[in-house]
Amino acid sequence: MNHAQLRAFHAVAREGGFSAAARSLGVSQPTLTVQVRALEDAFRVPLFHRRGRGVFATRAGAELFALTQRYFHVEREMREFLLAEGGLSRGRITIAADGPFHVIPLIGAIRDALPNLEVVVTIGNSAAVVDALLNYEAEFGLLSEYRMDDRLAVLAAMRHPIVLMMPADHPWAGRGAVDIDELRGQPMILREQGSATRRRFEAALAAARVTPRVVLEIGSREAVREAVAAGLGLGVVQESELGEDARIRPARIDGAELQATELVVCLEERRNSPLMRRLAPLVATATRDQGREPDAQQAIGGRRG
Amino acid sequence: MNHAQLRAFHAVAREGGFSAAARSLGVSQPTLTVQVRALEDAFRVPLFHRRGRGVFATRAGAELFALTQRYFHVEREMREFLLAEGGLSRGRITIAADGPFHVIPLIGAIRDALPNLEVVVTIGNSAAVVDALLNYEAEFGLLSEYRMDDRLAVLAAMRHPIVLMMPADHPWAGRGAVDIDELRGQPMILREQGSATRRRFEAALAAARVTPRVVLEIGSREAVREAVAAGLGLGVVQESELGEDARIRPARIDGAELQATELVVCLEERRNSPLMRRLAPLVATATRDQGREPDAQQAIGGRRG
DNA sequence: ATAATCGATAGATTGAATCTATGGATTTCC
DNA sequence: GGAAATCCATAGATTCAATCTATCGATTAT
Repeated sequence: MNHAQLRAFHAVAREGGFSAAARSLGVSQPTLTVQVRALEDAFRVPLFHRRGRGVFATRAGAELFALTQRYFHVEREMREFLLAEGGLSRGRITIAADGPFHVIPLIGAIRDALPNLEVVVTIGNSAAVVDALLNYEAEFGLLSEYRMDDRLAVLAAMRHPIVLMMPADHPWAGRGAVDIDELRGQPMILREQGSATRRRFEAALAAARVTPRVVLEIGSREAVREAVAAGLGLGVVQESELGEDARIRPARIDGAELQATELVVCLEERRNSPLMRRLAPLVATATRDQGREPDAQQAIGGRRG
Repeated sequence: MNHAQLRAFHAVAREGGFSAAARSLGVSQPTLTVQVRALEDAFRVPLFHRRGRGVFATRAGAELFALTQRYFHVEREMREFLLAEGGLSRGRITIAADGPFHVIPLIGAIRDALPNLEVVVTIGNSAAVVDALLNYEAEFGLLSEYRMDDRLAVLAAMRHPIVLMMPADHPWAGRGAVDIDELRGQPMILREQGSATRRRFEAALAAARVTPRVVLEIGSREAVREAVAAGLGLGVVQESELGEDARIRPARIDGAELQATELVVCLEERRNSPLMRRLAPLVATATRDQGREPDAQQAIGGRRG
């Protein structure tokens, strides 16, 4: 019974299979087969039922899993303690984000304050962010407020204005702002149901008693932008996701509270760890600079100028 | 931070020095120097103050030690769980005993029931037995009842009659039993103060209002036997420690409750572990055969025949 | 003063952890 | 029903890390 064997067993039990565990650990699948087999042979205790595709733990395996969870939990605590104790002068932290945009200033702030700390960012959808946190594969997560999970704790919130996208040749193209009432009857291009930006926008429309004319529903930010550029209609996007596209003109939307809230989160149980205590002020500073109530006109002008 | 480094740190913190820790772990001292140094360097956290001879933990080292204690505690739990789960078909258990005699039947019972289980026995004084249990170096301990410690739990008790030793040419040599009153005025050879056998014997003498004539006080079982064989006087010894010596004749001592109690113990916190649950019946059986109220005449005759 | 003990360092060695390549078995999908 | 995909097991090769021996300087005890 050694560390490699326990790690292999733990990952297989957690992931429900050897191949999935191998991907999770970043090792080859035969490694886990060999290690788990060695553990079972050493004590003559079967730990998994192998039935064709997939495996599941025996009773003994399930009981051992309860112990390995405690074991690796303490191991994480030690690693975090040492990392924080060493002033984060070296080591690695991982941030799981649901998009590439909002995470940039966070990375910048961490790198400025702790130049020798390696920062790894994984981009995925919101479910992947939650999974990464629950599996201890990431210390921090960036999530839309709508995807919040009870097992997570909020460290900071960034509010990003939602702006209108028009084609460059649109009659309103020169205006810095459009009133939400003006959108009545306008052809709109929206993202799929469930998009946080769309939910916010539809709520604002409903509050202003404006019924949109949805001409296209399409599954990604980039697709919305292309459709707007092609003149198919108007779109909405978070300001920070606007990008640099000469075919597109942005405009503030007046008469509505239109802000998407992105949360910086961590696992609830890790909220008070030494590591989080050390990094929380940093995160707060980074999000304060980025997420303050902005002057939309100035922000848009600044981005484009 | 890997397992070897944590093990090295833990041992050094526990033993209070690199050399002592190396002896405890059975590795060379440079191994620990290298591992602890690597751990300190990896996180830039000093863990020990080195001041000439001996070391002591820094604040960070003390906090980490609290974590490594939890860590290795869980590790022991897992090893015990797997060992017990595998029906003890293989593996190793260690018994720490305060003498070579009483442990023999225990080993025999374990080997009969679990032939593939490696049994390691360490012989030391009672303090060494307690230390071995507290440091998790042994699963079981054999102790005189007088050396019992609060942190230990009693699994079984073996009662061994105390018998008289006479030189082969002594007038009583043919007798199977001697009444305790007859010892009045007889020249006696006793072990040192604090010997469990001596304490029992003196209590029995006091109860019978017999004052012995102690002609020699000497520091070991073997020395007492040699002195008796040389005709210097009479001695007392636990029956099971009698040995085979043609120069010596034993006799039961009537008229007194003369039994030494040897305890089979384990660490209190491990009392309900799967391992102990599995081995407890074995220990009980072994000690019942060995430690029942014996017929002294028959027991002595059997041994000598 | 001298011997003993402690921890640090250097260089060599061995073994374990892991990899790639591949096979057999089962499930999924067309 | 058959083909493809996916899963776990096995064999052999490789690399890196854990450990050892030998030795040094420093400190403490005799």
